[in-house]
Amino acid sequence: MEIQRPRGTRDFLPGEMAKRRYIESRLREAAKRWGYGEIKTPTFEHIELFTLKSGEGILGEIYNFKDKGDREIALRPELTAPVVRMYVEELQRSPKPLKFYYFDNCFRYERPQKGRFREFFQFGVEIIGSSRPESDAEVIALAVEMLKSAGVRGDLHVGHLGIVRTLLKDIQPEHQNKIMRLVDKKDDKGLEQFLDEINAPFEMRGRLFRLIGLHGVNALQEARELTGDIEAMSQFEALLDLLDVYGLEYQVDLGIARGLDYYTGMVFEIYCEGLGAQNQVCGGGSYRLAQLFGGEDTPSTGYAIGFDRVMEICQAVPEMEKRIVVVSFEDTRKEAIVIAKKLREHVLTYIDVMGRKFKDQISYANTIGASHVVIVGKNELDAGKVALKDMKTGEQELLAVEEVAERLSE
RNA sequence: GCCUGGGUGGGGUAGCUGGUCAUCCUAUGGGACUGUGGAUCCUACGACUCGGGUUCGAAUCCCGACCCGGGCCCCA
Repeated sequence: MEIQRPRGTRDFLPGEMAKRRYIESRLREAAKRWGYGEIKTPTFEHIELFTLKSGEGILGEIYNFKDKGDREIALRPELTAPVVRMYVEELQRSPKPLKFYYFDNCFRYERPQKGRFREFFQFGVEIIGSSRPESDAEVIALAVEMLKSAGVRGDLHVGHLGIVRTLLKDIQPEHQNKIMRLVDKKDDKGLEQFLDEINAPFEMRGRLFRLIGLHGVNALQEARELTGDIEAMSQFEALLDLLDVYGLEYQVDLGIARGLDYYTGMVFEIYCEGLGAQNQVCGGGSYRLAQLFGGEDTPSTGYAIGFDRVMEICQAVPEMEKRIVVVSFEDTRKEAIVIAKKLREHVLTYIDVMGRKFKDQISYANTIGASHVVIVGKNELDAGKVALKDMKTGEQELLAVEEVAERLSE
């Protein structure tokens, strides 16, 4: 084997593709029914789009190159930034809210492991123009719905960055970010150490630790006691209230930080078993990126589903399409081609292209799991008919081509 | 970038305490079978991931690279 596919990439064979397309269509259907329109952005963008959003630090994980015009180009490592760029570039004046979905490949230069590849696929949704809990709730509900339609069950964790941020408001922004990162990692020791380092007020530290440790039915109430009457808390309460209306099961988790600095309010993640260390199949939240890309400040909410991870664990299986094989003899090959062409208007039809003998053609039909075989022989043609053989029962009857077509398109 | 386990025909394997044509199963192509399918038989095809080193001799031992699995970092 001389040339292999690059590391972290995959080939998808017909069997696998059938399954992927099936799951993809389930996700698409869900997004469409909820009123989201499909969009597509370029495979590559100016690299600033991603460094602006995520910092220079991500350069190490980006596939980038200089094009012949000396422009720094990056293969998209994710799709939220391109969508917002698209919005700022051509949709700022359109009626709100804007609801988009997308399904595309992304590229990251990372060490591959279970559920992680260098070329991977994200199915995402963004709603632009609303900062209300209604849109946050809708987005979360849609995420759950999509996974459900793909046959995946997961644990939904919901948090709100505004709450922890409010608690940290007297701390310098850089320190805040560092703290959020440690919180997200659930690295309590590291967090304590860092708070020591920056001499964080003792009283605040206690509240922070209690806040991020909250869970269970009383979490919300205790959170309110810890934070007092703040805007973020009210928003969060309204959101959870709506999630109940949607009938969702969730866990309050104020320790979610999503690793990034641009999320502003609600954040959520969905975890699944059976994926090893990469157990997050979906993540998202509300954010404000439009301004960063030169547009007006616009609230948005969205998420991305790790499509490859869904494929890894999903239960849904497409049913195999019915297929038939037209078999013929040396002296009826041409007639058979014409008949196959007609039958293809109604059913998935194969015809021999290997110059095989009659018997081997039937054997092949058996190998590929054909439900029927249409026999085109001299005897049949003389009668103006063909023979339709049921591969399950072995029975066979003489029919006109039209009758066969009718029978098989059921 | 780091740690860890592993790479033998298309798939699955034996050999791996160095030494006959590298084993077996399966898949695939052709044939036995000139108008009827999962069987059988024959035949063809096809592998030691790559590069160095040790040795008279390496699939086997050593080193490196590449790739795969799992984990760490990261996870937009």
